[in-house]
Formats: sequence, C-alpha cells, structure tokens
Amino acid sequence: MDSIGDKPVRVRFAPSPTGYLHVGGARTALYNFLVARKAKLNGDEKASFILRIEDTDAERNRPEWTEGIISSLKWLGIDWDEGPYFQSQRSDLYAKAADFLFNSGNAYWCSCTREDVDSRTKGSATPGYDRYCRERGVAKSQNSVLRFKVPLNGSTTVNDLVRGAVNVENKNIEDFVIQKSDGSPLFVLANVVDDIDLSINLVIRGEEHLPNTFKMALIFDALRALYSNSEATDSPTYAHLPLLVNEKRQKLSKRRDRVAVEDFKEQGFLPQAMINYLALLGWGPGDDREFMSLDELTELFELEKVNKAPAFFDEKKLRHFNGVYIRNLSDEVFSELSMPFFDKAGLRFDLEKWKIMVSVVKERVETLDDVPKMVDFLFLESVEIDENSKAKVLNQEKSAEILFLARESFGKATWDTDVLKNQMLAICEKLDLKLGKAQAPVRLAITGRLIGPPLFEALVALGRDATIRRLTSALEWFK
RNA sequence: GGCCCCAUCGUCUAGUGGCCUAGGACAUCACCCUCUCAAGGUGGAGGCACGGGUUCGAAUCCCGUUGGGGCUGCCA
Repeated sequence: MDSIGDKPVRVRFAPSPTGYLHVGGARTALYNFLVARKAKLNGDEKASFILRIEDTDAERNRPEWTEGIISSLKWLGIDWDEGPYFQSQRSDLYAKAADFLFNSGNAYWCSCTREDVDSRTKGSATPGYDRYCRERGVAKSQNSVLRFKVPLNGSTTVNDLVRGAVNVENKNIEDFVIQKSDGSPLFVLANVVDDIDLSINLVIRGEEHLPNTFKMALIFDALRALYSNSEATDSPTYAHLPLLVNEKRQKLSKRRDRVAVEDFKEQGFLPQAMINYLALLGWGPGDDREFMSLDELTELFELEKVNKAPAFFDEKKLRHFNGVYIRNLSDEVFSELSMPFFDKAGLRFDLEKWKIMVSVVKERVETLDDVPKMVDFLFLESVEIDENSKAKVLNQEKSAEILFLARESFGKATWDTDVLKNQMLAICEKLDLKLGKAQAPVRLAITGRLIGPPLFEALVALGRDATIRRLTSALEWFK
C-alpha cells in the first residue's frame, strides 16, 4: 500500500493502557509502522504513523501502563511520527459527536439496567439489547446511557484489505451504547471520532475488532454531516490482522499467557530478533527468506499478503531466532549487552575472566539470560557439584588418575589454552583415553557440571590457583 | 445460542488452476564434525480437515459438512 488514493497514508496504533504491551499488540504496531515507513520510502513523504492512547475508561487506566507501552515500543525500535494523543484529553470531541448523533436522531437515551434487559430477553432468540427505549423518548439523566439507533433494515459492508468484503445484516446489530451515564464515550465512538479527526485512512488492528467495525461504519455514516467540511469524508480502509494465539489456539491474553514484551527484554531477547520473528507471524515475503532487518522488512512488507488464519506464538522458534541474532553480534556488543544480566545474576563479576569467554559463550546461548548461567563457575569461590554428574565420574574408570595427573601437569604448565590442551592430550595417551572421555572429570571438578563452554578457555579464565584448588578438592571424592 | 472470521507437516509459512511426487524454517530423529555442550553439514519421518461439484486438469474456484476462533460489557 503506497498511499490511500492520492492522500498521504495515515495509520495509527491505539493501545489501551490497561496492561503492558503484549506481543500481539507489538505485531500490530509493527505492521502499522512498516506500512507508514514503506509509504515514505515510496515517495509519500507525509505518510504518518500515529500513536494514540485510548484511555477513556478511567476505572482501568493507569499512567504507568502508558509508560510501559511506550518504553516497550521504543525498545523494539518502533517509532511514531505523531502523538501520543490521549483520548482522556479529547473529551470535548466525543461529547460533541454524541450530541450531534442524538440531535440528528441517530441516538437515543436509555435508562435500562443490565438486569432489566436480561430479564426481558431471557429465552429470546435474539439476545442483547432489545431496543426497549428506542422510541420511548427517555430524557438524559444520571442513569441513562446513549445508544446508537441502528437501522432496522439493510446491511452494512466493510471492505477489508486482508479479508475482502464482509457483510452483516443491520438487524443483527444491537443498539449499542456510545456514551456512558457519566458522559464518557465508549470505545466505538471515541475510536471513530478520533480516526476522523486525525484523518486516519487505514486502520490496521487485530481481528477481534472486526465485529466492532460494522458499528463504526454506522457511526461514521451518521457523523458524516457533522464533519462535512473536513477532508475525512471517506471511511478508512480496514485491515484486520489474524489473531496471535496460545498453544490452545485461543487469543493471547495478558492474564493467561506470559507474553509481555518487557518480559522478553528481561529474559535477554534482542529487539531485532523479536521484530523479525513477529513480522513472520501472519506474513511472509513470498520466498524462503526468514532473516530480515527492519529495512528489508520495510521494503518487502505488503498488507495484502497478510494471512487470514491465526498464528501460534512459538517461543521455541523465537529462541532460535534470538540465538542467530546473538551469534551475529560482534564480541564487543555481545559482551556489553550481557552486562545487565551479570548484574542481575548477582555474581562477583570479573571483566578479565569474562573477556576470555566472550566469543565461545556467544556461540552457545539463545538468550542473554543464559550467559551468566554458562560461566557462573568463574565467579564463585567454590562450585556446587552436580550429584548425578559426580556419580557418573565416580563410576568411570581412571577418573582419579586423570584428576591427579591433571593437577600435576597444570601446576607447572604455561597458562594457555593450547598448552593446557596438549597437557591433557599427554594424559590421554598415558592412560589410553580419548580426550572426550578424559576431560569429563576435570570439567566436573572445575565447573560443577558435565556440560559447559570449552574446557581449556574456561581453565585459562579461571586461573591456575583456583584450578589447582578445585582439582585438589575433587580428589577428595576418592578417599 | 446468535452474528462474524478462519482451515497446507506438531508449529510458522511458500503455493493465487498445470512448474506440486506440495518447497523452506522451528521442533523432532539418525549420522558426520567435535574436548562436553552448542554451532555447522548430510539425511529421515511428518501436511493440503472431510464430502460434493466446476474443469481436460484443483492445495489453489464454488457449495456443504466438520473443526477451531473472535464478538456478543455503561472494557478496549
């Protein structure tokens, strides 16, 4: 989508600050961002990506959630051109629209309580509001809500870039509430008013909003006269994105699923990997490419190629992507990015030791959170020996000899990976063992585990004194 | 229940009537490489939900069935 007709593309991401930014929201934001960016790339210089905070529900909104959403977007590298606009600061607009809808006969006051409606419609074939107050001429009061007067006949069609034309009979749309009894607008009203006011011409959002879209189209038509002097007389184009679902194929939920973007940051995922993976959930470039930078995504992304079916957010694949992105980092950057994770692990960190390990660790982790776990033994006074591994080593023949000979030769060897390896090779020859077998007891003594980073780099980083000490204490196992 | 959406390997996808004996990636299995573990390499298993049409020809178009999901709030 290069442009909407001849007008500059104006898209928006409109989160509600009732929780952190989750991956589904992040993907929606990303697609909006890519569309605007691509439009600019193709010469639509005024294309704009707008951030709008939908905080009309005073009960649930918290400023700290807004902060969280904004910082998550920034972390991901998703930047907006305009805003953030806050709906809570634009009440006049919605009140004016609500008044207009009432005065033009498109809305009416309703004093029914939830219980009233439920008792009347119990057992009815058409649940939902029964239009009870539609012609009663109820006056505005502290207990009344404003409802939209949905046409009884005809049908409403929404043109969707992803799904094509979607149609619903108006009689199946209930007379929905557009303004609460406290005077604040509901989502459908505020959303339409702002889209008009901000001249949004392309709405990209999650599929859960598809049913709302019919109501919005109705509101839009009814409001046309109010805004007849403005440019926004054409309804925006819509693109409803397939939902992101959990393993049970249900919509990702903030309460049920652990999907906060900030959590992924905490766990040591890289924003570039997140972006790349998220972009692929519901879209593909058409060939077999999977790894793409933001610039490449911008160039290749096409809303029209977005899938219709829901996509499972697979953390396994995300981890794989993250590992690839980590391995592509320079040692310097990787080392730098690891620092906060060492802090978090609370180890007695030593930069000189770490420097020796950087490149070999980089090849072996999938998240930055894995980093301290892999080299913790370097920063501990003594290591905790894994019991299962110890049992294996004790069962293995010649373990004691290996440890004894290693301590002897390491005591006087030049402290260098190649030298140490050759020393071990000599021991192997003497005991008629393969290095793979012989290194195990030493590794356990030094790191406490049987798996870990390459042994000789680890020894060099640990230092001679600590190495000898750990070998000596391992020798105690055999007494 | 009603309205709406959706349906290619376990997962994400390529595929837009013949190039499909359905391609790639993650996960999985085997082997190779190897100081353990990774990474890398090679190979394997694994899919067009089902039933009808349309057509010389369908994963691709149409209808139905089944299955899944979303919405159904004075939330967004």
